[in-house]
Amino acid sequence: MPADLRREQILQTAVSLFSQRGFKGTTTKEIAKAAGVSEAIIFRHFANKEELYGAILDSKSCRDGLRRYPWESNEVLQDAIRTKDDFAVFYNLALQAIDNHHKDEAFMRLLFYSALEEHQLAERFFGEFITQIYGFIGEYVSERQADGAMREVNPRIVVRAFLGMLIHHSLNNILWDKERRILNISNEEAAKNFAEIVLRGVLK
Amino acid sequence: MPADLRREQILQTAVSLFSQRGFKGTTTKEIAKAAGVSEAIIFRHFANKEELYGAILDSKSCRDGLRRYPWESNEVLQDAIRTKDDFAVFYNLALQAIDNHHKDEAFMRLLFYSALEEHQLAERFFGEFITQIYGFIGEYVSERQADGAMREVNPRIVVRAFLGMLIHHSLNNILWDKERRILNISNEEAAKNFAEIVLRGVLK
DNA sequence: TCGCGAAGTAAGTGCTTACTTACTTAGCAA
DNA sequence: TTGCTAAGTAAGTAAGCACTTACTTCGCGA
Repeated sequence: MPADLRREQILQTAVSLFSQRGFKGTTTKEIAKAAGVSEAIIFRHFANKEELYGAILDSKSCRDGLRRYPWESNEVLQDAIRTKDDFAVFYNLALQAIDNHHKDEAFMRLLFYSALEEHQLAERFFGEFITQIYGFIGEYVSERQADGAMREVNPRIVVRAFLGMLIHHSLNNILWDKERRILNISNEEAAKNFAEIVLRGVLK
Repeated sequence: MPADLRREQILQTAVSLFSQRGFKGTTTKEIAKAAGVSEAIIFRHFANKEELYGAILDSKSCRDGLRRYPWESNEVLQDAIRTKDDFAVFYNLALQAIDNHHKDEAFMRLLFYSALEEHQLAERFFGEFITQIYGFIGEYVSERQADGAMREVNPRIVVRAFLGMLIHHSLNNILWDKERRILNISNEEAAKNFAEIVLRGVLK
């Protein structure tokens, strides 16, 4: 197998294992076995375990997750923003977020592990991505306040409340309530209800 | 030092270290050093590292956290429930939760670590404590819907939205935004705003 | 004063870990 | 065919890990 493909394959394997057991909990031996190679070739591609962990950040799949914001390449959402259809804006933001979390459980777990371990991975993600999200949604809320459509609340509190619902819901599904015993609803239903609650919460 | 005190001291030290670095990331040597004793005495008090981790659940400080529900020993809250003062109910629930999270950062981190590691600690906490919370707040919402005060939404979705705001806010403060760069508000302000948003979100 | 149990330790033990070395194989241009 | 390079491995090594052993110290009732 050519070097670049093998490198990518090891990275994917590492993401999967690190997300299940954390950095310290995953051994290079396990990664090698799961990737179907000897341990030595891992160290041919990455100087050490730490570098392997760090390389996840720069891997293609992860860059996509970091770079692509919810409002890009989503015409329904962009339309909703242009026409100031508040419900459509919040519904589509919510649905896209919950869908993504659902699709990328491994990446979510990885982010949480790295946040607890205070690793660069989490710091960069929240420094780049989350800050942008607060800026963007906060901006929309400000605009609607200026329009007189929404009451005067600190827009960032609105964003925190909204993201809180979404992320906490996904976290429940991924970590604590995998069997959906406490709450078993579709992503669409969740998005609709969260959008409704936050909107009624801030609309005049 | 007498055995029971030493045991408790080792436990406290372990909570602190496990919460910082996780189970796998903390060595018994480190715990011993932090507790100011030799490694051997840890194993006199606990059969192995796993048992030490498990014993945290049964430790006094943790039992308190598990057993004491927010509506117990909070007369203001009980009054609010009796008089159906919706804002006071949600405000006091929110404030108490955020205050507790703030006070017990180590325990919060420990819970997240153990949730990711799929340890009994997290399973028991969510099985016992969180289920009760959903039952209790959900019950209140149902009651207010029957009164005709709140609109018909799945009460558990309301609870999820509300808890989501609270837990996500605390998580932000503990993990990602320690310097409060994105949002810097007092616990009272947070509780007030979250209570307002969720209430306007569900009141008729 | 003695002896005994509880509290403590220094110095291991064997296993696992991240990482290395010295070697083999496969493909392919000259 | 030859020889070179990239892809791969088996078998290490030193350090670190959870956990043990064999021993010391201390307080206290008889």
